[in-house]
Amino acid sequence: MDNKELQTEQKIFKAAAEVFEEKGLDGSRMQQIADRAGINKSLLHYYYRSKEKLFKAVFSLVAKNMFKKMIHFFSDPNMNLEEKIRFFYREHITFLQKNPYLPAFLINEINRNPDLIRQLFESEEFVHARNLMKEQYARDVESGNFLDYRPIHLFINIVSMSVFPFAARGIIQFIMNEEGLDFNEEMEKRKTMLPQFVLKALKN
Amino acid sequence: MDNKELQTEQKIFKAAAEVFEEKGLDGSRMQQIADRAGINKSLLHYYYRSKEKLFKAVFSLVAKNMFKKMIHFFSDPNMNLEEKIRFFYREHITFLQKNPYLPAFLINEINRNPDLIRQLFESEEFVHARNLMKEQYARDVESGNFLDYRPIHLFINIVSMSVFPFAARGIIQFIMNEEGLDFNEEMEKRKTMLPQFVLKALKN
DNA sequence: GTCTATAGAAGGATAGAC
DNA sequence: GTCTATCCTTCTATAGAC
Repeated sequence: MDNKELQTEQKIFKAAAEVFEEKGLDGSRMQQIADRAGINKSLLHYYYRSKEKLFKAVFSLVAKNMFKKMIHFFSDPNMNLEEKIRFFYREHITFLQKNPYLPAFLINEINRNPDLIRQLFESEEFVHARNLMKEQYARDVESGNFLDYRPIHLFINIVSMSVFPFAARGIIQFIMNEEGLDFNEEMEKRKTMLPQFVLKALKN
Repeated sequence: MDNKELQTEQKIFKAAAEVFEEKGLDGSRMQQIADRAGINKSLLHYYYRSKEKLFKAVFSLVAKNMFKKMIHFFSDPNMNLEEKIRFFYREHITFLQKNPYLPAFLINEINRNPDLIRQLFESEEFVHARNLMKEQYARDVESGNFLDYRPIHLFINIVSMSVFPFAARGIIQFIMNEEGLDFNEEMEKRKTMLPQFVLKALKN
């Protein structure tokens, strides 16, 4: 496990992540990953044994990165829901701007192989964050601050509006270009527009 | 072009649509399509020449079906925006319940091959419907009925919340099952909840 | 129009030299 | 640890019989 080994293994991992995210499991070729890593095809097998194992290594790390951020500040007891919503959109859209292929990649691979999701969502942290959010929302409904849309639906609504335009980027970008709009600029605007939209819908 | 030919061609088309929607272009196999159609593999080539041609035939029809419905009543001059929003969610979610694989399929294939979208969105009808909606929204903003979120963002928000849970069904369904909820039941609820949510956000 | 058989290419994986 | 060469399987596509 000297320096060289780590370096090569990481080069492979990085190249694989890029290719898999862009082309998906089925559309990716070991040759292309090797090319992008600047090494030989058989080295992929030396380090990861098979395409499937390489894919799973990439998937689980990449997916964890995606959800880790969300969970972290959702669990923060010092922010109220309104602050969390503002914070979420700002942080999450910034993350998506840096990782534009991630949403479509995760959505797809999980749809095709539902087993992939289990390892992710069965963590303590995740269950904890979820329960905390549900309680917090219930209190705001109880006190009459917020309308009751049910936690699961509020969650879907909030996440949909930030993730969907990235997941369906091909379609959204095309429509925007026809209108003379720039995709990234518009996503920038959504960081402040979406909290307004959601909070207007929520407030009693 | 007798009856038998039409029948076989249609059987192939239907089988191809099912397989492509479920597995995507890269994940689909000509053998599997032939099996599902109950015919021989070489007949696929007899009718459609190549996998690519078969795919494009399926894609363009299936995609048109998806957008045709939307365009149709968006262009209706006898409904106000509020009615259109209610109508849209009821009709569109019903359509998605019958075609659960469609959103992820379209999103993906267009992301991978942006050329696919051009043929779709360059129709007269589409441009017409879009302009009509923009004018209608502008009038409602002008008269002080609705807040101004910009047409493109309002459009994205509305569509996101109905399409996303179907596109990301693998993830959403998993979370719902953990909560003891049934996916289809919850989508049923969204037909009435989403208009409420959006109109609450919109109304001045 | 439909089938069987097979060509031809490509991809994943392994053997073996260095 | 990294490379070249190659095996084996799978997939698209075509030839040719009926």
